[in-house]
Amino acid sequence: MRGSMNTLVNIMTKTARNPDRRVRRVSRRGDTRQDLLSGALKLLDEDKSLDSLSLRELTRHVGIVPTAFYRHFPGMDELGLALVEESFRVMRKIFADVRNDTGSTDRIIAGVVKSLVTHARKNRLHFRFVASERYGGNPGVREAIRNGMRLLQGELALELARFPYLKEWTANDLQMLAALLVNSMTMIAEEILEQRGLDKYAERELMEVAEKQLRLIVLGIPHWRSGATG
Amino acid sequence: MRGSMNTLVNIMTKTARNPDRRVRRVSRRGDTRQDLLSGALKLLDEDKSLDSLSLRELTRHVGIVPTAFYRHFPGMDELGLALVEESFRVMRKIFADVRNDTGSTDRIIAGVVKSLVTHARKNRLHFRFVASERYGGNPGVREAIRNGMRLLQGELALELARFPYLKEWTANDLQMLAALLVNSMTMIAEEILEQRGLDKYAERELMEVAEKQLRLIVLGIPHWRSGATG
DNA sequence: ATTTTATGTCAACACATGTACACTAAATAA
DNA sequence: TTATTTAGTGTACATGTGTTGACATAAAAT
Repeated sequence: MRGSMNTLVNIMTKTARNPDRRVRRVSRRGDTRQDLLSGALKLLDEDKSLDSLSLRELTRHVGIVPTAFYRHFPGMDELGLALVEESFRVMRKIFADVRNDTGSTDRIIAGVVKSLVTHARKNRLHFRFVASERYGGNPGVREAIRNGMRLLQGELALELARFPYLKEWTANDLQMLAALLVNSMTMIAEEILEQRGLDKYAERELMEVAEKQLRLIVLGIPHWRSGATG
Repeated sequence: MRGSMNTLVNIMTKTARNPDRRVRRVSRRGDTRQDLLSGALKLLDEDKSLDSLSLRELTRHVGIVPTAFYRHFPGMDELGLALVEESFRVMRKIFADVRNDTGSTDRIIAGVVKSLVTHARKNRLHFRFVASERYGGNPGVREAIRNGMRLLQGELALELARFPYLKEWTANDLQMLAALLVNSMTMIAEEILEQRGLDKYAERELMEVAEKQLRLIVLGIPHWRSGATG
């Protein structure tokens, strides 16, 4: 019932409008949503936090008009949640390399740290976003990040269960270990990404400290429980 | 506009009697500067980050007119730095209890965790501020926090040097250990403070995980280096 | 070919923000 | 006492903000 009427209106307005002030619209084929996400990440990397990033600034940076934002997200909060999801989708790949790594404990640890650094540098913006919003302003985003971390931790716990020394550990203790490792690795990543200028020497030093820390933690594993009451 | 004689007398008496003495003046309506700092902490605890907290909102909350803010700080950035300083002045007291603690390793660890939780709860706002701004928006604040953490870490390293097993550790390794412990404790504190509703059971559980993690780290200490090359 | 949907534009709004300027009153120094 | 410094108030303004509503058009569906 509205078909013919719409047609009529369309034709009328089309013919009525003056064509000399035509605005050429660039075809965006649906990648604007991704542009918004990426643009936000980039802006957040500079010196802003999520709730100080304005909708207008973001759309300005992306190259669309403010109101067009609402075609893709109900508001900035939802953009934040989408960013969290995207970030963790990226981060879950960190442990993929670890799975296939074999050899001495030290080799594995070195591999983990290297993989961590590589992934962190490759997905710098996502890592930085999670780091800065983890305890930052937006409560919803905070909780989403907390959930994501719990997920990572659970996956690592599953991986850990395959190691000889950890075979007989309780699920609780495995989670505890995984949490400790995830936290440490998080700190390492944040530390490394904080350095804007990529001083290779300083980075190598940070990595060595990281390896030492992980090694120290692992050193305690064989003596867990048995020496815990000393 | 006044007579040059008065100015001359002023200068003469000042230079003659107390050129360097700082005069303390009591503000008219209480310590507004402190009110600004405390008010900012309180507002930041809710759901904001430093750079999304507006000068007007803060002054509104404190009960002064916006422009009066500039009587106390050149801008919000400087307020942020003052907050960092105040926060770390408070946090430095955490390890004070630890110093006097003696007994088994487990006792000490339990004491540390309890002290940490107690201090964190007591100075909730300061801890939350540091947590959320550590990797947050403002670069200056971020760097100030980084420095503060390094300071804490150094102090802990000094304390650690007194323990038997650590006597012969290198300074570097002690710093590494201190960093690992400070990071872990930071995570613990943030985890606990994140819980708004003070569920005593959940808190106890978090504390036990924390104790386990610290114990695991400590377990590795006697085997450091000796088992590191495996 | 025609209609629909997705995605963009423009104009307007009511309001918040940082800060400059001029002024005032209280506390302190002289 | 008087003068000066400190810390507050009120006005004003240019600029930035989120969001509504009406309209436009490219691409996809019919």
